[in-house]
Amino acid sequence: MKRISSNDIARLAGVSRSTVSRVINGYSNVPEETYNRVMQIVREQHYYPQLSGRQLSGKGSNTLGLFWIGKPNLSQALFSSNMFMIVIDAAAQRNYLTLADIVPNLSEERYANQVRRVFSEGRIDAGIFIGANNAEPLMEELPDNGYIVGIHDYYRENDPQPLRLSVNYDRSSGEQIIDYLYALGHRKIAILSGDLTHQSCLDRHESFLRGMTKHHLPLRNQWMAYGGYTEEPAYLGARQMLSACMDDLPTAICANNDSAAMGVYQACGELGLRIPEDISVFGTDDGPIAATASPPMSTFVIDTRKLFFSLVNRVIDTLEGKENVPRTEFIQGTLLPRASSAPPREHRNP
Amino acid sequence: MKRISSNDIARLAGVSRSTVSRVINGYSNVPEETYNRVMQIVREQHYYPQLSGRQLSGKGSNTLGLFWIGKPNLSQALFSSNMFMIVIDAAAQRNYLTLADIVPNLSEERYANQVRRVFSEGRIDAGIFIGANNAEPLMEELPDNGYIVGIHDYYRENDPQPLRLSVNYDRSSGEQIIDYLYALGHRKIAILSGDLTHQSCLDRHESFLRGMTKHHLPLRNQWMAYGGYTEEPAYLGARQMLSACMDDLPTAICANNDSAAMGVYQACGELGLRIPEDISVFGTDDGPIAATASPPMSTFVIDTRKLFFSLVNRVIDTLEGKENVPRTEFIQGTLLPRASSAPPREHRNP
DNA sequence: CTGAAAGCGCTTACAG
DNA sequence: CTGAAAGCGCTTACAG
Repeated sequence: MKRISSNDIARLAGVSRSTVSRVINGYSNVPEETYNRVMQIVREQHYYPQLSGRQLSGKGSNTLGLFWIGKPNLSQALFSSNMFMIVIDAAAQRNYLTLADIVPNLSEERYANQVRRVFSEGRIDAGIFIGANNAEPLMEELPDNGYIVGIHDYYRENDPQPLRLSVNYDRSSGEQIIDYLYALGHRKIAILSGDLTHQSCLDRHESFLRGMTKHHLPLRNQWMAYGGYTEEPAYLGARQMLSACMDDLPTAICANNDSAAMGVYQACGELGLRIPEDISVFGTDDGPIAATASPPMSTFVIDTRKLFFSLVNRVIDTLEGKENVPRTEFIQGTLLPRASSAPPREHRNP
Repeated sequence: MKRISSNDIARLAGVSRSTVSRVINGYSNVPEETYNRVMQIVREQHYYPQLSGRQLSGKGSNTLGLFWIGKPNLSQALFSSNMFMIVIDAAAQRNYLTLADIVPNLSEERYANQVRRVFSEGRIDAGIFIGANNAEPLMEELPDNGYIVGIHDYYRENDPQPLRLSVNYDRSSGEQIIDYLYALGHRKIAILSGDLTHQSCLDRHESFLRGMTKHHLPLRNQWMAYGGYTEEPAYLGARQMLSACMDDLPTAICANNDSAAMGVYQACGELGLRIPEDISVFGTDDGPIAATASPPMSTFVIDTRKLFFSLVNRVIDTLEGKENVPRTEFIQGTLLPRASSAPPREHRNP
């Protein structure tokens, strides 16, 4: 497979390689007649300059890295897969390709090196990170070495590093959910939190607490538990929490996200608790499983597409030298009650 | 961001660039002492050779292209997202990175060029295609130009082109499903077919027909319809088919895949048909929505992971010069009845 | 407006 | 065992 080179095009068009290059790169100092002659041959031959040559003479790769931090497991994959599609799509709309990489964790040196390598080899112009926790040293190192990173769900106050961008989730989701449940008549509300080293889990947790406090609702230890952010640990957390307080059950339970809420569904099913008759359940995210869950899940809608478009666009803006690009953005969401939430038993009409 | 080069490493180690290169590439003619000295500096400095330099001197990119042919829409995305993860994972296990690209269709020249470009620029060593139909000219052109392609769900008898590999779905799924429904007592079975330009849709369709014929079941036009392979067209197809024969309904309906079966669920819901009391429904694939559907969906399990690992591994084998790599593989699946199928009314105990 | 030449960072025959 | 040199395919000052 002998590839065609700029030399071949130059020969066919009767010009020098320099001119071919000028045409390809759309420089202004080429007469229209020459431009057309060269372009016609370029198109006929399906000629696209080798990236390696371009890069070696100083051009970028026009590629974004997409680093998925975590095991490629299914429950996450369900939600994540959309994220992949969306990032690829967002990048494509700015004429960037996406190099995807799954990295089990960043604390092991070999995996951190896997990421460093992709940057160092010059494969990408910037990297998007999904699943990095908020204290990840690599998220310091990379921008400090001059690499642009865009981090999903990562926050630091007044970040001085202009090469580190991020996108964050609505910080009022918990409060809005509690407000709603309170209005329905709920007073005994349980909270199943996620991994608090992730910014959104922390934000949601704090937001739930603010909501509870605002309405003077009791924050009881036995109604607060850890549920991770996938179905399995949430199921275990919910099951343990609920079975430990069967004599004084909460009337509603708020999970860190939809997958976790599915774990709650499962735990409730096993304990014979009907949703929403015996207990209301809330997720957060409005991921692909919420609407088709049985019963349909009350949740808080986050527009994942908007979220990643914000991140990708700001990363590319930075890459292309735009000034004063906002370091982060909080994507506002909206409450979406469905059948999994209802007034608690004592408030219902007989 | 000044990157470190092999020159820097050479200087620090007191050797020439040639030697650094030999060490990096693990050549045998380097004394252990030299090897260790150079490697230590390489590791200290987190040095990874620039890909563009390597490629220009003849090395590959160690990258697989992943082309998703189709709109990045959600219903497909649900199933596809896992495919992305799996391909990336399979490639990673062979030390390849994955460059992902979404291509709306291949019949428009500009989109075909988008694919040609990725190959021509030398970004990838081979391409994996998901969603290409069985008559796609680009699937001729690329291997004829020396590029290796691995195509999901694509088949041609005795393909002479060694650079074109594929992976296919179990061809007996339909027959197995009909066998099962027949054994339950069903005699009036409807079939909702997919887009027959896709190999698996055609195979499944034919397999259903074989099953029907084998058991001498009637193939009535009003019980056969087109349902595409996503939820929306399947819903429309099922709704139209069912509402046109309300006086003589089938007792079971087989969809081309799980998403399509979800469309059938929706149509049944709107027409007041209970699953499985009034009608049994079968999907195919055991994708992420089947188990959590309500009622849980009877389907035919295909191990998507196994499927893509087969494809990716054979593509990389071919790339690395292995001989007699099988051109295609049919991945066997297994029947998985769940609550959406049951004996038809007249066969049930009162 | 355009060509000849330098240079980007590698690898690899080649020579020793 | 190892270094100097050529060459891969581009782009871009530079000179004209």
